[in-house]
Amino acid sequence: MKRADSTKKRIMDVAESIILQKGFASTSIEEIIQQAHITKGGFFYHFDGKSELAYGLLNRYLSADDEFFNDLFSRARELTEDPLQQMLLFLKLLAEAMLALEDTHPGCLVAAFTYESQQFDHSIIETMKKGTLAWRALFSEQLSVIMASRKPRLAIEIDELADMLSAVLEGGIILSRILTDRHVLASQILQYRNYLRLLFENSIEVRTDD
Amino acid sequence: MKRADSTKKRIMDVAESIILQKGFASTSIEEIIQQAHITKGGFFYHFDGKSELAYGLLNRYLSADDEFFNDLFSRARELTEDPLQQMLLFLKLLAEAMLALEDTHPGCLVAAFTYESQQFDHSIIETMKKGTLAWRALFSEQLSVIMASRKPRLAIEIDELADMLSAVLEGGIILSRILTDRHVLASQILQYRNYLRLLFENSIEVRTDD
DNA sequence: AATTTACTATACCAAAGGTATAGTAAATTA
DNA sequence: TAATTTACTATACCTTTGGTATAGTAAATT
Repeated sequence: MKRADSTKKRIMDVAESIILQKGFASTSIEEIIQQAHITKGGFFYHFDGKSELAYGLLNRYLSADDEFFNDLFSRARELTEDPLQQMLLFLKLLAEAMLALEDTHPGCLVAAFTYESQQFDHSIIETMKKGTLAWRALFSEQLSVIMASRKPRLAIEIDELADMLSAVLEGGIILSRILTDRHVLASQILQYRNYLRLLFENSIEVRTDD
Repeated sequence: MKRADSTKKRIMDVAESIILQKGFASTSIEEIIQQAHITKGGFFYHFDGKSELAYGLLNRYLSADDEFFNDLFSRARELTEDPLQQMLLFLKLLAEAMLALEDTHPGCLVAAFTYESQQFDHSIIETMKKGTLAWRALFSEQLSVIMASRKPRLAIEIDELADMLSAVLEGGIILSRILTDRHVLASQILQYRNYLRLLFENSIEVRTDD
């Protein structure tokens, strides 16, 4: 078990990287094993097939993502007690983290799979759905705490506001990739941050919706 | 030329639909010709290969998209003279249009290609880039007119604010697909609309950034 | 009548996914 | 320390199918 230590991880790292560049369908097992320096037999020892690889990658991605967000939230919560300031700080840290990525281009496995969804089975689709709802829950939770003490200037649905962060991230990634400029992604996160500031910061007057 | 009249369009319609469901790589010519009721030879008469199809689809998509946005802007401009109200109305019409789509699920060809970009040649990537910059230009133009008469409550870059609409659309589409609920997309457009309202509507006081 | 358009019908090849089998060095367990 | 399991390498093979090429043809156009 010593030799293997990192083989499976290396396969997954290589596979994820290639998939984010060219999509799942056109990523061949051949290419994966070449870049991971193993043989086909080695690949099939760790994964029953390509579908199992997809499933494994997706689960690992969602876990890492969840940990990453929670870590940023923890750091933000250490520095301030005000829920709004925590969220604003979280977004600042997030934007900085996106700029500091060592990857050539940012990418989200869930988004990559979304546009190839028909080739995946039900369990993968369900996992993607659960992952997306987990993001919603994570952001909603913090927004709820904010709203417990502050009234937004416009009537909003918490879930929609939470989803907007996911949307801005997914969309920002796409724009960043097309324009080959990760500053686009960072700036979008800060736009969302602005929106929250306008909604919640230093209430001047509560305006009704239309 | 009479027989062909609509064949090429039918091929493209079928292809676009399948590609948005399962991605470009895993969309086989076989499947396209079956659904379009032609033979392989017929397909290659119209397109030199799969790459040419991608190129044709992308250009058609970008043209249609441009026309669609401009049409909505025209309708909005007929109803009000205030640039901000025009933009807010445009977004309302856009959100309604997204709900009224007859497609099973919304999709953007540019986004679909983005996560498979490595398999496309330079000209396609360039076209995607130009298309994205065209969206930025289109939205920036209207935002500039708004800012000519109104000061935003927070300092913002027009291009970033323009990109945010593209990002929200792309991200909203992805979320809608994952959650199989197009209301998510519509609601995200309206969130962006809220952001513009908070930035520009009825200036109460001009706040400085930080 | 000649040519071009818009196809149909066949055939073919390389690539890839997946499976199967034989072998082996290292680690674990008994 | 012997037996077994883990974690692989190395080959080979089968089948599917994506992509391309070529030959032929009916209808429309010139």
